[in-house]
Amino acid sequence: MVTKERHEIAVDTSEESTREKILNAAGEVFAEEGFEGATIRAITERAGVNVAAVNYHFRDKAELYTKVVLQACSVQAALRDAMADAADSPEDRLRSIVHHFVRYLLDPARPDWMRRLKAREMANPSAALDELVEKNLRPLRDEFLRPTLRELTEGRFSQRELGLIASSVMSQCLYFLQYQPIIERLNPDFKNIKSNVAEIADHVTRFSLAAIREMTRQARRS
Amino acid sequence: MVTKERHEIAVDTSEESTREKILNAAGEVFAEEGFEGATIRAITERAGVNVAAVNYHFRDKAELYTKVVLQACSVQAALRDAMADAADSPEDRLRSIVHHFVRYLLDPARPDWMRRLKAREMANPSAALDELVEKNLRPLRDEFLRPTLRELTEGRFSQRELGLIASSVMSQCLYFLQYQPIIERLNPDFKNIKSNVAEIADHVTRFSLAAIREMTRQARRS
DNA sequence: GCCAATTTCAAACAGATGTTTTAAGTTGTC
DNA sequence: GACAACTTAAAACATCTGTTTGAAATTGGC
Repeated sequence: MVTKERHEIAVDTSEESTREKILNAAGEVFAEEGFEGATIRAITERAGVNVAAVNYHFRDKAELYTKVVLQACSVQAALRDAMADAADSPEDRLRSIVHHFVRYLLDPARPDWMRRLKAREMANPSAALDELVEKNLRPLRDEFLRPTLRELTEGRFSQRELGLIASSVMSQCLYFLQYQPIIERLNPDFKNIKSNVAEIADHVTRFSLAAIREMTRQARRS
Repeated sequence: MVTKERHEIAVDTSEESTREKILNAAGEVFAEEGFEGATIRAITERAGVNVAAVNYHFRDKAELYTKVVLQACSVQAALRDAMADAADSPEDRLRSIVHHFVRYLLDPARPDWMRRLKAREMANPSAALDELVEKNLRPLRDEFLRPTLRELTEGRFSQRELGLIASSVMSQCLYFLQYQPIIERLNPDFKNIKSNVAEIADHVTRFSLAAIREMTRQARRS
């Protein structure tokens, strides 16, 4: 029975509302400590608000977590916009998809806790993962990736094989998001991944296009 | 000052020791709840032992966690053995690396909590990740993957480019380990990934070899 | 059977946890 | 300024946390 957004125009101009301070602080703490490990007091202290504020603005800790995860993953609009300027040739379209996907995943403007929260969700899926898959990954694959791949391979592969090829492309993009800590340990010269976004996207495109071209050539021969 | 393995031969025959019961139960609970979320009582109850047993057999909760993570990841010997039967041609060697790596990652005999624990570690690295990288991933890449790739590409790529290619190969293998929950949601026909290990390994090999062949061909031309 | 060492157990400890309560402060409206 | 609605604040709540204690049970060697 609490109306939450009455004077949002007046507040949003200069300073964060208590609710937003909590959401941002909670994102960081949840990403660092996980749901169980994060304490209400750690969150409210980082946000600079009272302990009781969480239970006032959100029903309880669980509702706060859900709200945080949704905020971290509800960016599928950006992907859709990015696909608008897709080129004519399927090669250029694949290049565009990969570039936008990688750039979106590694966008330095996105707080790092979003990446870590996503990684946590994937390791131990909660109900929030379903929404992530259905609203982000499935549209990306079915509406953009799969049609482009079908065109590139001249329809020579089954649905199942096409799914595997799509997985190969997506895996390379996600790798640099998910395995950032490992990559930095393995490649000292990739210390700051985010400054190599273009190079990474270029390589993924090149590697994938090469694989598809050669596989299609082989399929044509047989 | 506690001697832990005095009569291990006598015990290991039929029943688990308390220590092993704790280690196994802790693996599951840590994977499900994370370090902070897992409670000693949840672990000891699942193991069917007393609460104090953890502090008796391990110094504290943190030491138990480290031991569990190491147990889950200390299988680099298996990889080394697998590489022994590597073939002559670099193509067959890459195929062997990929197959063994994928089979090892998706081995149905490995309890699922090991995968989830690894995923957690990668999302939020602790000190245990350093050991995982140095003892498992780096040897795999430097001793097997990189030399094979160098041979396959006829030495036409820089160290940095070779690193990117190695990343592309490893990313595909790790994808099926890490993103299992997503893949199952995205591909209903891959409901049980573990029964498709051979198919997955075949595809990764085929895709990667095709990419490398085509990229090398292009590099030769320019 | 006896002894010492090792292992298990129930109970208790101090501190931290999520949440609630109750009162004080703030804001907009008349 | 007065009133009501909304928001913050400090303190207290019961419960759960990791860990310790001290005694009971078990074990192996003689």
